[in-house]
Formats: sequence, structure tokens, C-alpha cells
Amino acid sequence: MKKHTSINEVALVAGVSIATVSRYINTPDQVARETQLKVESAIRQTGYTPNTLAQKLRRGRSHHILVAVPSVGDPFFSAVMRGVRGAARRRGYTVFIRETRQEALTIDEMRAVLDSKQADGIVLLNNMTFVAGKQGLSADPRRRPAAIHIDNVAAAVTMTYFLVEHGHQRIAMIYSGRKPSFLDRERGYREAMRSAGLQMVEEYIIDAENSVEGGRDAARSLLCLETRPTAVFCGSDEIAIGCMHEIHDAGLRVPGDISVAGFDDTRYAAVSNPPLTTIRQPAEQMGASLVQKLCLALEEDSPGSEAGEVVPHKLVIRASVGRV
Amino acid sequence: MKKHTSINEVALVAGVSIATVSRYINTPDQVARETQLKVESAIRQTGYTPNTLAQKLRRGRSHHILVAVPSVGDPFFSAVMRGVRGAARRRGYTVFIRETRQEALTIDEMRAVLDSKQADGIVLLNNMTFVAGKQGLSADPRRRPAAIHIDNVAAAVTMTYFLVEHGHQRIAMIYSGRKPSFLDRERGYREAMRSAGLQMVEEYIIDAENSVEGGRDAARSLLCLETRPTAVFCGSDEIAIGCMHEIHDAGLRVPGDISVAGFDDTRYAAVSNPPLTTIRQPAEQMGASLVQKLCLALEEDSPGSEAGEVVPHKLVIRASVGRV
DNA sequence: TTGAAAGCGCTACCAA
DNA sequence: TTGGTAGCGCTTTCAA
Repeated sequence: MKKHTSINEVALVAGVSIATVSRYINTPDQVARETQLKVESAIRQTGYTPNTLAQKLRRGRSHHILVAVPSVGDPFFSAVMRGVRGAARRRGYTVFIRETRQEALTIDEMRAVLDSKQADGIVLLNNMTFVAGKQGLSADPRRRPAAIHIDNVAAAVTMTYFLVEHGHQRIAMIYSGRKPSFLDRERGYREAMRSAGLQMVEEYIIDAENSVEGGRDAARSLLCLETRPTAVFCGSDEIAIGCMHEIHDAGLRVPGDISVAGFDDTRYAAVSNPPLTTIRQPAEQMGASLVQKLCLALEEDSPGSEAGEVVPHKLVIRASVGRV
Repeated sequence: MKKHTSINEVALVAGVSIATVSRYINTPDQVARETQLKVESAIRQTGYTPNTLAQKLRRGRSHHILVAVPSVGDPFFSAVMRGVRGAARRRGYTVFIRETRQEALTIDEMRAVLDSKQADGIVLLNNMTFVAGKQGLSADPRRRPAAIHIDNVAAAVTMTYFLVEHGHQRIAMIYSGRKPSFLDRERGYREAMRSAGLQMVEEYIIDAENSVEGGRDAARSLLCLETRPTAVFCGSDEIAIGCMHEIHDAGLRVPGDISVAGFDDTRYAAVSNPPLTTIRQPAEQMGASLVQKLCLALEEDSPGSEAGEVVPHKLVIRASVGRV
């Protein structure tokens, strides 16, 4: 086992000072050609890799990003995370994840993470926003608007109209009341229903957990109703998958007996049975953009811009919605 | 914005030396009752949180674990990761992830990660093994046996028999040749077929990518065959889901026309249509156990035990397999 | 039980 | 262009 190989050893071998080695690593242009060669060969000889811990301590930045995600298994977040990870990597940041389940990170937790230098910034996936350093904490991050998002109400309007155009009148909606984006989707649904002159049945509007299980539970209660809806607009593909499963279990067919629409267009939407009609969000791109904004704020030492960026969504028509 | 609050400030406020503050944090018993109180209140007053970077540097350990995972979106790995994360957290380790896609981490990459103190240890999810510190690198980690695994060949034998008992004779197998566990599953399949006296058709045995897409592609080629198999044993649920989708697309029914079996019992197995008959692996527990072994090795500064632990699997019967 | 002080390995300032 | 050196914030001897 080789002994510890620090910058001292490299300096010794190269016959220069440690300052020069450090300079070679960080600002090679400030080192003479000749010296560069010496240091380079010394590094190769010793197999030197800078101790990132020492670098981080000295620089006062961990180059870590904490990303808080409600559920890591969720395919939508999974896609967002791919974008997050890619963008972070590209910028030299390391991502570590905290699965937050139901409740979001508290301000104190965030402050502790930032203070202890565990991370330079935090990405909150539950509402697609971020906190850049300690200044970012001043405003209540729970109330922060999404830093990047689609127009959720417009998307929900589109989907509801799509259902209406297929002759549906009794349209149910399953959403998750804890998340702002879902609230917007519900709002869009209500708006569309109203402007289509359709009756809104409150029993048709269900607040469920955003998961396959949540979808099943909600669908179960929908199926128990005296007059059942002919279509169910689900706030996420996960909910839709659970919903479809419950419908199948009840011996009914999708879309023959009941149409189901999803939201997100996750990787399972295309291979569910039947394939899901849904709204596509550019998840990966959104994750990447989130990190980009965070890093920008980090670099200019500002809390980041206030305005949220709106990205386009798209109605993806597959087979889970049919005519009444 | 408050200024930096370091251990110095706390010491000043408490009227003790920084050594005492440090002792209070790490070994409170070695500090006098009275002093404890003073330090405690000083910490509260200043809102002090130790700089983890400095701690890590001083202690020479990052308390980070790198986990290399072929695909973060994969629901099986997703479940394993939940276990990994939980166990790591419990032991005070932070996990960061590297998505490795097709090719595994090279030894050089690992060495760099370890040398630069980015992580104290590495968990390789592609073959469920780990590397504890630099000593762990001595042996070729690519060839390392799984540190924890089910008996893949026995499980595959079980599933194949299950298919045979349902009257299937033309049984196809889709697996992924890159992964040792899949190789074992294929071996189990062959063994079972042989001992059941069934004919092995090489066109029925397909090496595919371990993904929904891979399953679709493989199924497509299976469906083109002159005499089609009556059952398909898929090496993973992901493959099975892709496979079923392709079968549906071809206008055939599962299990009416073709039976499909999966492997892993991921969260989607129960809600696929039809629900998947599969083999359950205790994924989360396996992830936790992997980390436990790694941490143990890390703490006793050894490369870890050589023997792999075998955990039980279970045949989960749902609706995707029927009688011929 | 406590404090002084020596680093952990690195960066960046100041002089040369 | 280079080297000396003062820390970054902490832990951990060694003495007192």
C-alpha cells in the first residue's frame, strides 16, 4: 500500500514549491512551459490526485448540491433527476439526494446543510425551485414559486377539452392537494369544465396521494359512486396507472368503459396497457435548467432571479381515452 | 447576513478553548458538567454548526459513499437504492450516485475517487458488490462476486418449472448477457428445461438490453418466428413489461395467447396489465445490507469479507402466466 | 478536566 | 514566474 501522496510529494519530485504545483493545477497558464512539464511528469510519477476535501475547505465551497425529492422512485422525478445530475456533473457539482416523502425540508434543516457546508445550494423538486446559499433562505422557500414549470392550468384545460371533445361529460379528476402544480391542474380542469358548460360533481374531484397506490384508492371510491364518471383525468401518470389497474380489477375496460388520462408522460405511459394519453413535460430539461439557474446564482452569489421560466408542454394522444 | 460562525466564536462566547468545544461535540463525557452547560448555551447563542468540510479533512474521511448504478430509472435499482440510502443515512454516510449506463466504473476512476477523498467506499450495483477504501481495489472489482444476492439459478429453475407445470413446452427466455445475475438466470432456465426433458430452441433465447425497450425488441423478434413460444420468461420485470406491450401491439393477449413471466417484483409488476407473475427479490434489504457490509469493512479498515450472502427469493404468482 | 499548538492538504497573497 | 507562508476550521496529542 502506497503512502499518502499529497501535493508536497509532487513538489518534492518536481523540484518546485507546492505553490507552483497548486498553480499548475488551477491556473496552468501562470506556470512556465518548462515547469509545467516537470510538474506534469511528477504528477504522473506519483499518481497524484488532489485531495478534494482540502480544496473544498480552503475554497469555502463544497461544490455539492442537495436535491430534495419527494419520492425517488417516482418516474417523473426520476427523469428530472437525470437532468439535474447531468447538468451538475457538467458544472463540476456533485449531487446528493434527500428523499423527503410527505413533508418538505424545513428552513432549519436547510440552514444546517448550508452552514455546515454540506452543500452550496439546494434544489427542491417538490415545487421545482432552489435555494442558492444562505441569502436564498431569507424568503420562505416553501412559498417560493417554481423556478421552472409548464403552464399547468393551460395543460389541464387542454386535456379536459380533449376529453370533452370525445363526448365525455362526467369527467372525474384525481389530483394531489399538497403540490402546487397539482393545484394548478385542478384549477385548469375546473376552468375547462365550467367553460364547456359541464356540471361539476364534487365527488368526482378527489385529493389523493401522488402514487400508484393513491390512484388505486381514488379509483376505488370513484367506482363505488352511483353514477360513475365516463372519464378520469389523473394528475400524474402514476395515479393513472393505479387508476387503470383498479378499473381492470373491477372487470371494466379502458377505454371501453372508462377513459383515463394521465399527466407527465413518464417512461411507463407508453407501455401501460392501454398506452396512456397524457401531457408531456420536458422533465429532464427542466431538471437541467433548474441546476443551471442554481449554479448561476451560486456563482454570482445572488439568491437567483425571481421570475419562473415557463416551458412548453404537449398533449400526447395514445389509447386510454375513447369516445363515450 | 451573519458573519461566519466557527468554533472560535463559540469558544470565545463560552469562555473556553476551542479544544474544549471540539471535545464537547465529539466526546461530551470528557468535559466537565459545568463546562458542558457553558458550551451548550454558547452553541445555541451562536447557532453554530460544525463545518463538515474541516471535520472531514482533519479526520481524513469524507463519509461519502459513491454508488455506481447502471440505470437510476430502473425500478429494481430504485428499490435497492432506497435501502442503500437509508442504511447510509443511519450510519452518517452521504451517498452520491453515478449512473454508469452500459459500462461499469474503471479501476482508475475508482482509484481517483478514493484518492481524492471524494468517497471512502464504493458500491457497485451492477454486480451488487462494494469496494472499501483503497485496499479494496487490489483485486479486480469487475470480477468480484456479488456481496449479496439471491440464488438466481434456483429462482430461474423455479420459474421455469412453474411455466412447465402450466403446460408450456415452448418457453423462451429474454435475458441480458452483460450482467452476472442474468447469466445465472439463464443457466437456471437451461437446467430446468433440460431436466424437464424439453427441447431448447436457441432462437428462443435472446440477449437483450435490460430495459422496457430491450424487452420490446426481443419480443418483436420472438413474434416473427415460425413457431412461436407459448411462454416467455423475462430476466427482469422491465423486460417483461416491454415484452407484454409488444405482444399487445401485435394483437395478441397475455396470458391467453402467450404467457409472460418477470423477475424482481418491482413496483410496476403488480399494476401492469395483466399483473405480472414474477420472482421477488428483497431489493431494499439488499441495498441496506450492502452498505452495512461496506461500512463494517470501512470501520475495521479491511477490504471486507469474500463470501457473498445469499438472501431468499420468492415466486409471486399473479395473472400473466396461464395454461396452454 | 482543560488549553496550547501542531497539523490535515490545499489556495492565494505577498515578495522576490 | 516562482517560493514562502498564512490560514480555511477542525481534531488530537501533550502538558499542565
